[in-house]
Amino acid sequence: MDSVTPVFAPSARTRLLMSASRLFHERGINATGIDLVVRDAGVAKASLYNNFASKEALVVAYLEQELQCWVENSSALDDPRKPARDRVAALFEAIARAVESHTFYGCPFTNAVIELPECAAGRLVAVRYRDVVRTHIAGLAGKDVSSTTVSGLALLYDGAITAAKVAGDASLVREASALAQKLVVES
Amino acid sequence: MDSVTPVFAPSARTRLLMSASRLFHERGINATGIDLVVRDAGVAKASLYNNFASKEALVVAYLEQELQCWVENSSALDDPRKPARDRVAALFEAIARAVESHTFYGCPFTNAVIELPECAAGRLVAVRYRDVVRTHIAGLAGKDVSSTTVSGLALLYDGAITAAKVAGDASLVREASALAQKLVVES
DNA sequence: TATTGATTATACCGATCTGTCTGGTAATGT
DNA sequence: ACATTACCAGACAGATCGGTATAATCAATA
Repeated sequence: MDSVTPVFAPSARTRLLMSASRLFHERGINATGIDLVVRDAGVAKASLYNNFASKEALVVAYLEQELQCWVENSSALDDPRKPARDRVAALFEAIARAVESHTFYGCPFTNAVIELPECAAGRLVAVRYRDVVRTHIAGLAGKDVSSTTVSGLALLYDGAITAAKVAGDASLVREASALAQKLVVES
Repeated sequence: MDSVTPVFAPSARTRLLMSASRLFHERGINATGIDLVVRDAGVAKASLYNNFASKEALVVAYLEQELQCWVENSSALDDPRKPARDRVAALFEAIARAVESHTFYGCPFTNAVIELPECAAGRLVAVRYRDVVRTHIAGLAGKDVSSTTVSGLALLYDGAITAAKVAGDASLVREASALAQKLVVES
């Protein structure tokens, strides 16, 4: 048969994860019911529970994927040939642009920690995320910067995300960027 | 009659707000049902809806009260006779101590924005809160500091809160404090 | 061809949520 | 003495939630 084999035929699991990631991130985890995810993915409810033990398991998979995406995106927008100052600035500029295009929904991990109960498994992913961010920032800033400077950059990064989420303020994000750049240069 | 008139007989509304504030803050808004608030306050369900039009109205009242408490507490732990550096440090130290005593549950306003849908009325209170914080910080830092420095302090404050909430890390809060102090001194 | 496993659609279950309603009690004020 | 008001206790309604069960369909494979 010469019927075209679909080049892109994601499995039910993949489609579920794609829908869940978008919906959980944009609308929040608790505000996104299972039925909505299933409908959005164009998948049967049973397929969800064939691939994930529970909604919580889906949430954890979502967070794992977000962590992987953060690493990939952050690496993609990084140019190691540039000076540390520019590399740090690019990290903040990504937030500012997302705010301006109304596609910024906050940090998935911070949001999850706030939304989920204390015992939730997603917390562990959030803690890992913070470690990954710190390591990445340390890499951007160069190996001659102090631990205190890295902390300062990470704190400004968190602060910029909060300002972007709550106030939708891109200019404050850029102020954070400027301060971060100054921190790196003066270190 | 010489029966003792109760010195402290808070009304149903007051008891409701007290319970709601504690429960919403510690457990989150969505995770705290009406029934729990009512039971905790020792109040009838009808009394809740006699005093508040809906749960959302109770949430707004809760946020209004938290805003007032923030102003009072921040003023109480501020000593205007001290140098700006110490006054700023006290603001951060309050977070660090709350983390260490396991009584830190994050910023009620940031948490509310993350938990509630976009159209929620509580968002307006959160925006007002951010303005109040900025004004307060500007007052601590003194009138000769630049707007950029105030932004930096506010960003570090937000970052410290996120670090405290997600990672439960008091030492990172104190690093934020040290950086904030440096920002003020060098301004 | 027959079978197996994955997927679909949908009905259903129990729990929980917000909000309303009823009915009774105690205090207050005219 | 009576009306009003505030309050309590709990049942109830309607919706939504996470999760399960049933039954039909499709695809690949033995």
